[in-house]
Amino acid sequence: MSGPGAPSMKDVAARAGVSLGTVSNVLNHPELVSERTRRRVQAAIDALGFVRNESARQLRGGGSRTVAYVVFDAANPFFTDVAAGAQVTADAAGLALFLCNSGEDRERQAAYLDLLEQQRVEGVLITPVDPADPRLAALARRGTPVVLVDRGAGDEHCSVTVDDVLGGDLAATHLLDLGHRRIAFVGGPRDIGQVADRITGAERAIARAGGEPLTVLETEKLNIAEGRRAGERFAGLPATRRPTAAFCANDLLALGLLQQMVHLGLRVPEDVAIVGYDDIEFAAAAAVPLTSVAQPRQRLGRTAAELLLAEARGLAGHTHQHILFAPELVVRASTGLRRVATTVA
Amino acid sequence: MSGPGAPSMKDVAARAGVSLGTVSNVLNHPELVSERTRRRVQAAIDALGFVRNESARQLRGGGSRTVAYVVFDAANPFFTDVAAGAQVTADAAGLALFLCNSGEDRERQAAYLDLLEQQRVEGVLITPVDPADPRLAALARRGTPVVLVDRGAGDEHCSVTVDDVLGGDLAATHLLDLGHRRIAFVGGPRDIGQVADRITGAERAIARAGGEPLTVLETEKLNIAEGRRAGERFAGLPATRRPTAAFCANDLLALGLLQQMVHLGLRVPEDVAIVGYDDIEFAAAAAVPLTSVAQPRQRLGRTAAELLLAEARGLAGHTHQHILFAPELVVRASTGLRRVATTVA
DNA sequence: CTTCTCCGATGAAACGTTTCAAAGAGGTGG
DNA sequence: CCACCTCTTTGAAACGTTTCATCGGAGAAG
Repeated sequence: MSGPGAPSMKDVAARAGVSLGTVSNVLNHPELVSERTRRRVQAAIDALGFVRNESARQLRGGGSRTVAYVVFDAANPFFTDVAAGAQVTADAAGLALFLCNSGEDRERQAAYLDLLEQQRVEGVLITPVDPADPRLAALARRGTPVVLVDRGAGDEHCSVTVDDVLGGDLAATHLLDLGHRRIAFVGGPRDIGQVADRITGAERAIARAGGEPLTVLETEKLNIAEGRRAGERFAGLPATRRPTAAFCANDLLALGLLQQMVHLGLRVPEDVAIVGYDDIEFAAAAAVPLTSVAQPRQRLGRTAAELLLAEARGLAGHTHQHILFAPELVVRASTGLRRVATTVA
Repeated sequence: MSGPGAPSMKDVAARAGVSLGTVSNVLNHPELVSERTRRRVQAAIDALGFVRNESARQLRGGGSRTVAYVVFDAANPFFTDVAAGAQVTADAAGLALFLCNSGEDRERQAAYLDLLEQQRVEGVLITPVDPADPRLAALARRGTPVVLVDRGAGDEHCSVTVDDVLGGDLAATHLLDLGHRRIAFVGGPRDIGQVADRITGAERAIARAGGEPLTVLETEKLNIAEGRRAGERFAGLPATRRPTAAFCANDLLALGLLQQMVHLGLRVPEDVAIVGYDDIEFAAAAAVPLTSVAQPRQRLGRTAAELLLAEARGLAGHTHQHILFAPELVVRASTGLRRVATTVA
């Protein structure tokens, strides 16, 4: 019935012997309706299985009471944790949160954004494939609040990010402190902001400490399978040039890399130290518990949703904010103890 | 502008100097419109930043071109993998897929279902907290196609499931074959169907092989943290009664349990063998690679979405189908080699 | 008995689309 | 010059709500 023949308020009104307006009042302003009438109408609603048509309601002027979070990779627990944070805020505000998975695909992201705009959602949280996509700015300009999550922004929207350059620095500094001089970076594509920034941070630390230039093993995506592939390439490097440590753009890559190292008989951390990024829950449960750069995931989501609400409600007077959190290094077994300096070629 | 003052087709028509109907035709039946007019209208659309109002469109009669998957726990990679499968089918059909996370919370699930029905989505995929929830049957009866994923169903909807009793049997049989006689089950709450079925399967195997009755360590949720807690309880059991193996209701629990075992100095698989369920990607990357009962996750999602489409399109003539897949045991290090029979008390 | 108030219920307008019958324009053939 | 087509464009109706000005009736106050 929710299909073609779904009962409408008109049907309810007819059955209850009242006018359309009264049915509406029962639904939206029950205090204006007499007890007797309200019961009759309610009975009709139940009998017919009436379900309010949200399209009509929204058309007439109600908001959509809906928010969406467009993520980069729903299979990455980092994003579902961020989403859980956003959910808390949305719940409290009485908004429903829809998760949309762009899967690192620009087209799909574009399709989602178009649809969300057409549906007039209250706002969009997004960890974009490409934050410079003009579509995002256009969306915001036309009046849909957009908050970038985990990615910086221009003046077009608010953003909530974690300092990725600092994160890269922390990771590399840690490895350098342990005595590593030849370090690999695993991650890609390089034009993804997070990846670029983490490389920048790592290079900064290396420059400061005087290590060898970063060996970048670029990947096509940021998942476990790519980590395994990178592991093969890593192991294939001539022993004289092979780095003694790997800094991965996220924990999925690190876990894949780790798995492949074990598989190929390289010991972690003795032969290769590994640092991941995000500190997802699985990092601690890994074959060798993973040293990782932790981000305040839930907090990220919560804060982003708060900014979104502020913008959606602030209507006119609203200035975009950029909130920056600091990452923290969590040291575990995958980087082990200090290396003896002489083991470095 | 997408807010209050968003330009409508009327504005576009005025600016282009044509009628409303013509603008609509440009959008929906461009072949009916002369080249010259079409260009003028398109120019007006671009100039005004017009975005079609989906509510009005849908109200007038178009469908919503939207499908939702309500999951039990978005943080569990099992569900995001299922979702990825559903996404494939949805994409091919030109439908957008929204992910809704009920987080094992009945109220939130109910809120999502209400909203989705009001929005007149084309259909709902759901892994319900409680498949017997009358709300689900009501939803289907009122005309919104509902397909249960990973959970059985009455005659009210289609379903796509994996044989959980068989899965439990496979897991327990494996452990029994290895010589274990005292086996623990970790998982809960017990009124969740998957949990109950997996217990049933395990008990069936034990009865057949003549092991001791299953020791059930019931958990409140099915996540890593609960697995760790269960690990403490497990380790706290008097050595004489402590099981030599644990079968976990899912991989998250198994990973948490494993982590806690390692933490408390119990060796896996020597002191405790562990079997997980779902075979998520992280299972293979665990501290001790996890033996697990694999389910065809992507396939599950793809098939479910196909059934949903079939029902949504089949309109009248549609009979509900129940598709059952078989799980497969994947053996890894966490269960190790055959035990010497005499080590059992 | 009349006038005022107050409460509850009413009906029409409006939201932004899509569709469809009908009108207009321009050309062709008789 | 008229009748007839074809190709475009038009205008109105309809979708299901919410809102708001209005109306009727029942008491209360005068």
